[in-house]
Amino acid sequence: MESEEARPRRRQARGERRMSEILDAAAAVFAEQGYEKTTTNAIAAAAGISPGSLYQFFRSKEAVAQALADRFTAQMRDAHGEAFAPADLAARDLDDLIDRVVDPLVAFNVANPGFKALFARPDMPPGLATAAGPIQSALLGRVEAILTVRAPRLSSSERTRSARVLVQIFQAMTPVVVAAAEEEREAEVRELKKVLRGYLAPLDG
Amino acid sequence: MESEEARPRRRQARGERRMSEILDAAAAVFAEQGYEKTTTNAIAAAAGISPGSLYQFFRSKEAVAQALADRFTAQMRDAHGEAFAPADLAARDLDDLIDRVVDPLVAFNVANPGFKALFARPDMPPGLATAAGPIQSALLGRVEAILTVRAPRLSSSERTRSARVLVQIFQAMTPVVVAAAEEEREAEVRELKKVLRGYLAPLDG
DNA sequence: TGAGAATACGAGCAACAACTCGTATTCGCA
DNA sequence: TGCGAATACGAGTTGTTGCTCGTATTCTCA
Repeated sequence: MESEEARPRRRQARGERRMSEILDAAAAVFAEQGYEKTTTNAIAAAAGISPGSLYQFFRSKEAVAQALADRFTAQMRDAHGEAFAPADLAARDLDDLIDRVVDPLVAFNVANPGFKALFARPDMPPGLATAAGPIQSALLGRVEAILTVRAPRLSSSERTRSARVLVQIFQAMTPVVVAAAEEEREAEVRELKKVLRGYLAPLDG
Repeated sequence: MESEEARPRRRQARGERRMSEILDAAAAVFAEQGYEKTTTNAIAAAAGISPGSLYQFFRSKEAVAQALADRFTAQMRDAHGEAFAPADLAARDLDDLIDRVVDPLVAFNVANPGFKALFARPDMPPGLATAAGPIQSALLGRVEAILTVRAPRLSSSERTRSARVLVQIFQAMTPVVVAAAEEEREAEVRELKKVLRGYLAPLDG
């Protein structure tokens, strides 16, 4: 069989820039329309180029989404790093812990509204779920690690399940936070934290 | 302008049955493929009829979805009735209250896996969100009513927000419950209840 | 029982989306 | 400065989808 990334074709700086512009445009259109409804022509138009030019850089619509997913994944990894960076995280006060984990993740989602549009929607090719897999696992792993310290009485499977629930809560409420008007956002974040706290408190200590 | 439901055309019993069969098929296909990806021909095939016959009963793909939404709405109304029926709901023990509200709603969603596929997906025509609107408002209203009794100290706007959060939690976790294997489902429901309880407890009393 | 309405069919139409291709322009570099 | 590669174009090809239409069959009821 052939390699997937057979010959990544030599590119000029101009081309790299174009690719980035196309991904910017794609993020915006995907965010607004969803994956299925966005046309490659619409992405090209938003990027200010012709349909043919888009295919100079990406083999297919899915390839565009894939590249965008990769880019988001990298940024998300940074956001996770920041969120889980403090070494003494697990030893902190519960409210403080939640603040320090949630705030950077919320900030990332607010800054990248296209992210959820790509990953949280059920209407995309399975390949993209695959792309989101590693980052999702990493997030779960980090939460589990914290639970291992904060809730030592949980069995391994309970811990896994609880981590999943926590991540699920976060992901369910994030769209509302992102969509909220500037002046409402803080209140929404407070609710999100209340929910996490309410679930975590009984497990804690 | 013409009326939307101009002449609802006289139907034979056979026709009524066909319509119902088409909706059954549509529910199955929508549930599996999502709204955008399901083709009207696929619905017709699943119903064992020709594409033309489908259009004898429904003017468009959206009309099929609309009719299906109406049918779900009616069933959902019943489920809500059951969930919120006991007159002394608001006066019960918190765990008991949660059980009595959550269990029937979960049962409904498990019995109708197509429901979420239609309403919880972001890829459908705005008309359907409209169809879901009344039932959603009713649910929010019921939850608010309970909060009025259980958490009298909340301001009106806080109450509204809290109700929204509760409904949101439920809707976010329901897909996991529905998708879970039979033997895992109870555990998932327990987690759902834990989350609700954790959020409600501080508001209570 | 027979006429008209309802139901059923399925090939095919119009619209649209992903993608191609021949050609023209711009860039990197010797 | 000039040549090959990269970039850019956009009309057109191919395939699919929602939906139509002419026609055939079945049902209802006087």
